[in-house]
Amino acid sequence: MKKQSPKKLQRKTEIVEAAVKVFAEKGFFKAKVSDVAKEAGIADGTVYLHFKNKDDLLIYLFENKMEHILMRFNSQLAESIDPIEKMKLFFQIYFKIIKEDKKLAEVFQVELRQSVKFLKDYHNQKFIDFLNIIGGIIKQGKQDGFFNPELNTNVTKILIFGALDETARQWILGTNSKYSLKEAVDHISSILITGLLIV
Amino acid sequence: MKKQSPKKLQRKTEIVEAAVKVFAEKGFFKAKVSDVAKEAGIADGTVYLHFKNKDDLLIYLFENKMEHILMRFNSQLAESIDPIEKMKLFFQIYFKIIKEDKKLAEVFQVELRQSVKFLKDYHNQKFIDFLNIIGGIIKQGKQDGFFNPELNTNVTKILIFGALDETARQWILGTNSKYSLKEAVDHISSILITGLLIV
Amino acid sequence: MKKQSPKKLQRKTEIVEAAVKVFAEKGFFKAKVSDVAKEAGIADGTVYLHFKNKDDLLIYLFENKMEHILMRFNSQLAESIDPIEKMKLFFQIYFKIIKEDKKLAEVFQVELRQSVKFLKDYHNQKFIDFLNIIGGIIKQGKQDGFFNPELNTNVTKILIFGALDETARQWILGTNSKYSLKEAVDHISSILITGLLIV
Amino acid sequence: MKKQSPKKLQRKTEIVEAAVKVFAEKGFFKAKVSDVAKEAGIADGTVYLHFKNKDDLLIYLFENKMEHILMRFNSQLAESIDPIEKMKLFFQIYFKIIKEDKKLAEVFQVELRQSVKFLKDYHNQKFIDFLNIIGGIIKQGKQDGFFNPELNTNVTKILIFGALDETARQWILGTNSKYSLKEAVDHISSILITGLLIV
DNA sequence: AATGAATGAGATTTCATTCAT
DNA sequence: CATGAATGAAATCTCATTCAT
Repeated sequence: MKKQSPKKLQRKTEIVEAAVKVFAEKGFFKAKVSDVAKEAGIADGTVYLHFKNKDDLLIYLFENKMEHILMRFNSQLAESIDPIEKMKLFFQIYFKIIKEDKKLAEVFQVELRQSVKFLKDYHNQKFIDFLNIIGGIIKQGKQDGFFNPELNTNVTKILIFGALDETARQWILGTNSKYSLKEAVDHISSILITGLLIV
Repeated sequence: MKKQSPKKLQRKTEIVEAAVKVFAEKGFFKAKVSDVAKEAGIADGTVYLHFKNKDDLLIYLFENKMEHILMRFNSQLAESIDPIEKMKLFFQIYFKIIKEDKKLAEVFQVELRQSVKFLKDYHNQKFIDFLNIIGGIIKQGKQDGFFNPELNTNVTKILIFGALDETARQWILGTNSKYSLKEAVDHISSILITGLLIV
Repeated sequence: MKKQSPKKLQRKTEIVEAAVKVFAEKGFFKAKVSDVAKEAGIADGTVYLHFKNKDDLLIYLFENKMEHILMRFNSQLAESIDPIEKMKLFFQIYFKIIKEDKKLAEVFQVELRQSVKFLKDYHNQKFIDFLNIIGGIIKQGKQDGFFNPELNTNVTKILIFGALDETARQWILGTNSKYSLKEAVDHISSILITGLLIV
Repeated sequence: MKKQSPKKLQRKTEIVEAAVKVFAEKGFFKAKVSDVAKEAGIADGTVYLHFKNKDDLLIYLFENKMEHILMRFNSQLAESIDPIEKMKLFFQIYFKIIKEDKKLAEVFQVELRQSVKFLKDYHNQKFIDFLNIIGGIIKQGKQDGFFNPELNTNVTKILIFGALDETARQWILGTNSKYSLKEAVDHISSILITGLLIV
C-alpha cells in the first residue's frame, strides 16, 4: 500500500463519488470516463493520474466503499450480543445504508454482480467478508441455541443476503411493487428470523 | 405479432441459443455480435436479418425464454392445490430450471439486472408476471389460512424471489460458498415457509 | 445489342420505372436495391437477372429514358423550321416532359450530375446529344441570320440548358420561390431569345 | 453560436478544407471520413471531435463557405450602383470565385444538389440568400427603369443562376464543350442582360 | 426465371487512454 | 499536477451481390 498525500486522496475520493453517481445512472459499461470526469469537474486525463484505468476505478470504488460499510457493520453490531437482536440490527443497518446512499446501492447491486464476469481475476474478498458477517451471526445463533443447528450456514447466509438485497433493489428501482423500507425490514425480520428459529 | 416462416424462426432460435451461451460467458457488453454469429455458425450480417440490433436480441431472448419458463411454471403448478405444497413445488421447479440451463440462468441473473438500466424504455412485464406467480401463491396461502395474513404480498414475493435468486446465482458462480442445489431447495423451503406460516 | 424477349423487356422496364421512383425519392446512393425491388414487386435477386449491378441500372435508366426523350424532341421539332419558333418549341417540350414525369426529372437533374463523378468511365453521350439539339437550333439561327453570329454555340447551348434546368428544378422542388411552369416558359423564351437575337 | 478556441477553430477549418478536396474528387457519398482525415493529416476520430457526423461536416462546409461567399458578394457589389453594371459585376465575381476554388465549386454544384434530398430537414437559407442577391439586382433594375418591369423576379433570378451555374459546372468538368471562363462571362452578360432590358 | 436468405467486405462511429503543453 | 486534444483500435451495423432452391 502506497501512502497518499491528503490532497491527492481527497481528489481521488471526489472521483469515486462522481463515479458512483455516473455508474448508478448509466451503468458501468455505458458510462464514459469523460462522464465521470465531467461530474467530478476535472479533465479526463486527471482520472488517469489516480486510477490505472476504468476497471481499476470500479474496483477501487468497491473496495473503498465496502471497507467503510464493513467497518460500520462491525462497530454497530458489536453493541449487541443476542444473535436474534444482532440479526435484526443487521437488517436495519443494511436498509439504513441503502437509504442513505441509493446511488451507491445501485452500483453495488447491479454492477457488482456482473463485475465478477468481466473482471476475470478480481477476487471479491470484501463481499465475502460481508456475507461472513451474516454467517457469523448465524453460527453464533446456532451455538447459543436460538437457531436451528441443522442449517447450513453457507446456504443460509446467502439466502438471507438475497432476500435483503432484492427487497432493497426493488425499493430503489421503485418499479413493480411499492413499499416502504420499514415494511421491508419488518417482513425480512419476521419471516427470516422465524424461519431460522428452532422449531 | 408477425408470423415467421418456420425456417426463419428456426434460424432465429439458433441465434438466441448462441446468444445465451455467449452472453453467459462474456456478459452482454463484452460479447460481440460477431461472437454470437460465430457461435451460431453464421455470418455477422445474418444476425441483423433477424434482430434490429444487439439490444433487440437481448430483449427477444428475455421475452422468448421467459415465456417458456412462465408456461412451465403455470402448467406444473396447476397440479398442486395446497399453497404450501405449491410453494415448495415452485422452489423445486425454479432450481430445476436453473440446473437444466445454467447459461440461461446466468444471463437472466446477471444481465437481466443491468438491462433494466440501459434499456430505458423496456418494461419488463414477463418478470412482473413471474413475481406474480409467487404473489399468487402467497395470496392463496393467506386466504386458505396457512400463511400469516398480515404479510404484505408485494414485499414477501420479492423477498422470496431474492432468496431463491441469490442462492441460485451463488451456486452457478460456484464462488464464495459451495453447496448442492438440493441443500438450497431444502433450506429455502424450510426457512421461508416456516417464516410465512401463521404463528 | 442483344435482343430481348418481349416478356423480359417488360420486366426490365418495370424495374426501371420502380428505380425512377425510388431514386427520385431517396437519391441513388441512399436508395437500396431492395427498395427498388420492393417497389417493382419482385425479389431482390431478380434485379440482377436484368442488370449487372446498381450502377448498371442507373446507366440503363439514363440511356433508355434519354433515348425516348431525344426521339420525342427530334420528331416534334421537325415540324418547325423557323429557329426562333424551334427554340420556343424546345422550351415548351422540355417543360412538358418535366411536368409529365416529375420523378424522372428529379433523377436526371440530381443524379445525372453526380453520376459523372462516380461512374468513372461513363461517357454520357445521350446528354451530349441532348445539348446538341439546342446547339443545332443555335447554329441554324445564326446561319439564317436571326441569332447573333458572334455567339459561341458551345457556351450558349449550355447557358440555355442551365437556365431551363434550374427553373425546372426549382419548380419541382417547390421550395425557395413558387411559380407556374407557364411563367417559366414565358420568361425563358422572352429573356433568352431576346438575348440571342441580332442587335 | 458556440465560441471556439482559436486552436480548435483552426483544426476545424483544416478538416473543412480537406473535406472540400475529398468531396470534390470522390463525391460526398463515395468519400470516406477516413479519406477526409487522411487528407487533413489527422486520425479518423479527430473528425468526430469537431463534427457530429459526416452529414454535419457537409452542412458546416456549406454554411461556412457560403457565408464567406455571401460576404464577398455583398461587399464587392456595394461598390456599384448601376444595376446593369452590378449584374455584370455579379457574373464576374461568380466566375472569379469558381476559378479560385474549383474544388469548392464542384462540391457546391454537384453535391449541394443532392444534399437537399438526403438532408431532409436542412433548410438551405444561405442558398436562398444567394439567390436573393440576384433578385435584389433585378428588382433595382426594374425600379430604375432599366429592366423589363413585367419580369417575375423569382423566375428570373433562378433562370440567371441556372445559366451561370451550368456554364460554370461544364467549365469545371471540362467535358462536353470547352471554353474559357472569359467567354462564359461575356456570353452570360451579353445574352442575359440584353434579355432583361426594356425592349 | 424467380426467389430471398445469407454473405462479408467495408463504412461509420465511439471512447479508453495517452502525452505534449 | 492538470489539461483536453488527439489517437486509433475495435465494435456496430449496412447492403450490394450471390446462389441454392
